[in-house]
Amino acid sequence: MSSRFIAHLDMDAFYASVELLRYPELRGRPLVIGGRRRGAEGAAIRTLREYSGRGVITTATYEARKFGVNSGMGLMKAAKLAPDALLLPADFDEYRRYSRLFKEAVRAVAPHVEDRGIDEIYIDLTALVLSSAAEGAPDSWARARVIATDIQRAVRDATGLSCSIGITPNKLLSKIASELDKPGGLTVLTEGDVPARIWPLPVRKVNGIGPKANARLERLGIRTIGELAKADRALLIGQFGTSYGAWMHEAAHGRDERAVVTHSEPKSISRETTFEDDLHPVRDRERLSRIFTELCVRVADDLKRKGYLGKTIGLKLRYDNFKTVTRDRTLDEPTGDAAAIRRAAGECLKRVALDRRIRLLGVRVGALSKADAPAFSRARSPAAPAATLF
DNA sequence: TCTGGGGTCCTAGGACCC
DNA sequence: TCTGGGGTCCTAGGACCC
Repeated sequence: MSSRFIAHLDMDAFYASVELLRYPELRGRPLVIGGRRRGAEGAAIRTLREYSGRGVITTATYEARKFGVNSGMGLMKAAKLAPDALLLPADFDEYRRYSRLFKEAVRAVAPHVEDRGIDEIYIDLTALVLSSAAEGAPDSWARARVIATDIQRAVRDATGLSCSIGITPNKLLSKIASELDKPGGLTVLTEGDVPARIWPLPVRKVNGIGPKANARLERLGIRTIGELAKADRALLIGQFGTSYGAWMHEAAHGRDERAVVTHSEPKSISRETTFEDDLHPVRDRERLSRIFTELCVRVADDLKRKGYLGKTIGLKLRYDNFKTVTRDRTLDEPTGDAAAIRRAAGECLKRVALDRRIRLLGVRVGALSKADAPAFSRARSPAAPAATLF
């Protein structure tokens, strides 16, 4: 494959930065987003010290990160590290609004965009770079840099927010590169930069190597991406399996052929909730039942709003010891009906042990099909009408 | 003081069919 | 009486990501 110009764009401390547009007076102070919205006093800005209850940090500003807090950390633990950091509950509707704004702004400059969630995207700049090179740009990597600067300006003009961009020949390297100079950075790497810029980094920086694989690699004496690249391929395959082991080795060498995918259909839609206090399956039966039904109604609303039906109904349950179990059941016909979802999920519930307190309850609908798809294309039911042209 | 909510992908065994 | 291989669907769990 001829060389590509792939960008990864990552919004800087996205949720917190959106909040700072609303509360500019908080700029420069350590700020953390997370936890539940409170009732009447919801608007009051509190410090971490005042918080009690379950919840994790979704975003911390760079000022807050200096105290050692970061996304994913429990709020009670974060409060020990940074008791005076300010805490705001997440406002996802607002973040989604800004997400649409920044993505529109990027697409106006470079249309080949892959969505990777609310605050990041991949962009294939190859066509843009090559067409401008024909106009006489001397160095295509320099031209890619110019386009990225245009994108950063467009995002700032549309939202007031900053982002970091990495540009390399593939998604894997760009994802790493965008992180190298945050916030507001622009990092361009070619294959030749891999030994100097990528190999010294910890393996955990590779998208796809998580905490489990990291710990196992560490036990093998492999800490950096360079050590992973030098590791015996057969050893990695023996340890991690043919597929994952071989992939790891390729990744460590900076090799990745995945395309930038501009459109994809959802595979499942779900709703789940963690209770403020663990609930007892018998004593809190009525409350659990009410929450259960509510989750089904919300999933049904989501399906309807997005225009999907689903055939596989799933239940998720997390016990007080954090052990999680799932059950699912595939129906004969896809449904979007809350009562039908509730019935199927209720059957799933009969197949799990209810012998300890419950921390989380969730409902999922998978095997999705478009709600407006003609019945005969998804149902093999003999009742489905035959297609007639006239 | 433990650990949110929304997803995707992979693996692996068993059923069932040809 | 013992022995096939391939393909697809279903289910459960787990790793990982944002």
